[in-house]
Amino acid sequence: MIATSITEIEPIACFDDSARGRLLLGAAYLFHKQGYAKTTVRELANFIGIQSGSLFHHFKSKDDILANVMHETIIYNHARLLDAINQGNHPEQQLKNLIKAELVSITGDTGSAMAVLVYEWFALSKERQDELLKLRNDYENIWLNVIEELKVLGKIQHDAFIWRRLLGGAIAWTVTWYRPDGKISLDELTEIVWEMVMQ
Amino acid sequence: MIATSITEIEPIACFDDSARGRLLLGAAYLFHKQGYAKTTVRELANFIGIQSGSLFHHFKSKDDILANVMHETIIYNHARLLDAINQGNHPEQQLKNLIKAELVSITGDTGSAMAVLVYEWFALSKERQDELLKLRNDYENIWLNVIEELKVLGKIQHDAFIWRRLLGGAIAWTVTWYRPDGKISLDELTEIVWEMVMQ
Amino acid sequence: MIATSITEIEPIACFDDSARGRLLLGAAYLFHKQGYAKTTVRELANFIGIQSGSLFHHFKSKDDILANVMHETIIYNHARLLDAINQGNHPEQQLKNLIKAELVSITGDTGSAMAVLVYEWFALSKERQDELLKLRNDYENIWLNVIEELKVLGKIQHDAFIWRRLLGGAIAWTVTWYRPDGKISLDELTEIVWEMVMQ
Amino acid sequence: MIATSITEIEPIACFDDSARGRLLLGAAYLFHKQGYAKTTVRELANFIGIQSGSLFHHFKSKDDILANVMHETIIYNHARLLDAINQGNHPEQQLKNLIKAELVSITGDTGSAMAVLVYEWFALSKERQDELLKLRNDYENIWLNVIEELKVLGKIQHDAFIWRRLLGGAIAWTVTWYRPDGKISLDELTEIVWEMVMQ
DNA sequence: AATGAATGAGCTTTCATTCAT
DNA sequence: CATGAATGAAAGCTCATTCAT
Repeated sequence: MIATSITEIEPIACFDDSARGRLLLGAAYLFHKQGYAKTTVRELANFIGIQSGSLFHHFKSKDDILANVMHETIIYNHARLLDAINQGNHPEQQLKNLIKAELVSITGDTGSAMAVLVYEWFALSKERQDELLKLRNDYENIWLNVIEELKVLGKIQHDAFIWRRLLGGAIAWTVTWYRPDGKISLDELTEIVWEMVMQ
Repeated sequence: MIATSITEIEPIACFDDSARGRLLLGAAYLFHKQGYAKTTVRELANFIGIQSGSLFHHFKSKDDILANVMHETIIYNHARLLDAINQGNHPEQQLKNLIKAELVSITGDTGSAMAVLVYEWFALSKERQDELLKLRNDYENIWLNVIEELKVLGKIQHDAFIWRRLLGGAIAWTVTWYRPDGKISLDELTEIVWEMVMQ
Repeated sequence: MIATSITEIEPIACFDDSARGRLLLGAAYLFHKQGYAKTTVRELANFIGIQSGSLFHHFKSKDDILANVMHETIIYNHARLLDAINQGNHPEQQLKNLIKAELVSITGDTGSAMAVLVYEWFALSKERQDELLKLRNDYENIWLNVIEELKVLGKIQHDAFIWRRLLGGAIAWTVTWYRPDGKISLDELTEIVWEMVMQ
Repeated sequence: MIATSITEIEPIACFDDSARGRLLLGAAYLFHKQGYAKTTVRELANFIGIQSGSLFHHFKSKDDILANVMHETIIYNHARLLDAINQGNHPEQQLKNLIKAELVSITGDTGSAMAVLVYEWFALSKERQDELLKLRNDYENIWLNVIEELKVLGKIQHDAFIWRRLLGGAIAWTVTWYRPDGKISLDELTEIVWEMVMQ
């Protein structure tokens, strides 16, 4: 059920094939499957095929590993959002693209890393949270800009911030139930979400 | 910022004033504020004003405490849902009541316990997860029954299960951002959610 | 040669027979015989017949154990100095009593603890050093007061501080060579030291 | 306060400007300032501007570095003692010269290395201790010969060995309090020590 | 029930040392 | 000779749990 070696799992685009990248890939996988607290550094080291001491050549603490998984994930998906708005010039189309992009983040290859970002946020030290919060704001601003435009066009009635939070929650929550190999495709899901919030 | 004694925090309706109830109340508070893994049993004991060894007269393990917090919370909020559907006989009204009820669960007194239920799910042992899953199903079925009725009435187009998951995510996510003492009231929020998904 | 259990070593008056006292006794012995850095907490625990984790019920860190060995030692020998000056009212007699008392501290039962105080001073954290420095000053002032009186009487020509440091060094150094069961008795050694510095 | 690079510290005469010499110089400095146990080989390597792996081309272990610092120091100061007795032919003058020479060792450029020799003696492996003990005996014999001559002349009453130990302690202890840039000069200190023990 | 000292397995992290390049 | 990633044994410390009182 659960993989025992990094060779058995799918690569994630935001982590390259370096020692560091493999480490983050394995960390994202294990932190997702078992939780950060239940994953020991020995287990992680063993999973990626190195000795536990070697972890600390790449990262200075377990917390540092978690922070880096999250950091790379935000950076990568930030770029994905930018792509999304660039592939459409009408705000309505851009919103649909954003929905699709975020669903891909959560249910595609970066899914485990995104789940870690959501579920293990409080496992992170306060200092690291503050650092990442800045990046998260940049990410959210992409959404808010598009939503504001839709408000101006009269397509959305409510406060942009609240509207985004509700939509974001619906999307984030898919991590708990959506399976890419299940009954509905990602495009269908995108369509459903879209129709639900834009009528 | 963070309370240091149980006397400083608000009671939660689903935990009575017995030793056991105070223990669960303190656990819900600390597990929410600091996470289950970061909360030690010593800390919890100290928080409610007993010695760490005494905890184990009430619960047989730390895992058991977590499971009980979750169990009481589900039971209590299950009852709240039943109230909600009983206070309206049209499915549309019932849905609105359910939305309000679940928002109250999450942003009201049981908020910390609900957050624990969501965020610490994977900290729970597999056996306990399975037990609670049955209760969760009962809870979800209340929602699904109402949604199915709305589908029959043509008010909702999509699959009931998916529709509930998306709505549930939007509501659950409020734990991360909604403050009862903030700009909008719970009734306003209920209205926004309702309009968002029912057009 | 080296003891393997606390039952094999002599008690030290400044550590009582409580769990805490036995722990400090064992620590003084091992820190002296092997050095603080080379003594592991496991070894210390094993030496006094408890589990390694139990150490941390009595002291919050290894550094804390070292600091307490030193603290108790200073307190105890401070009292010994006070006794010494009270058992003589002429400064010359008092000085001889102080020399004897300090030699007893270093070569008697508290010898290992005194050696730790001298040799492991830099193993102690800066904060703990500062705390103990205050106690050390009180201790030194007992000496300086007597020496100042001797200066007034014309028995000593040089600066009291420097004079004490040189004498203190000669006495402290006995830890490296004097054996109570060797050729000369402690009274004889006291006499030699006395004659050397007072002519 | 504490130097971060070998370029910031004074050279020591017994260590030349080769890679090996710089390494010993840095080791003497860091072992003195922080203690042997608290100084990591990485830190030492970094201090002298090489990589940690490169240390082991010059010395086969950390213990080996410590032993060599001590060895060179003893050899060098042994030569200094020989100089001292050669610059005076009356034993009384020779003794004064020896006192001055040893004070120079401890408070002059070789001070840190001498402090390491005293304070880190027990950090050294038993085998290395035994090797160095022979050199230390040669060193001590220079002192003892002069003292024996003074005894024959009736200038000293007590056992030569004990007398030397007490004097040696007084001198060694200066490492803990004497500052060359303080109130009294080394010549004055020499005079005080001399007068204290020779009346 | 309550206590709190003791347990002991297991955690994260350190660091001297090795070795392929 | 120099590098620096990798090693792996061992360190200090944590903490849920037990149990005699």
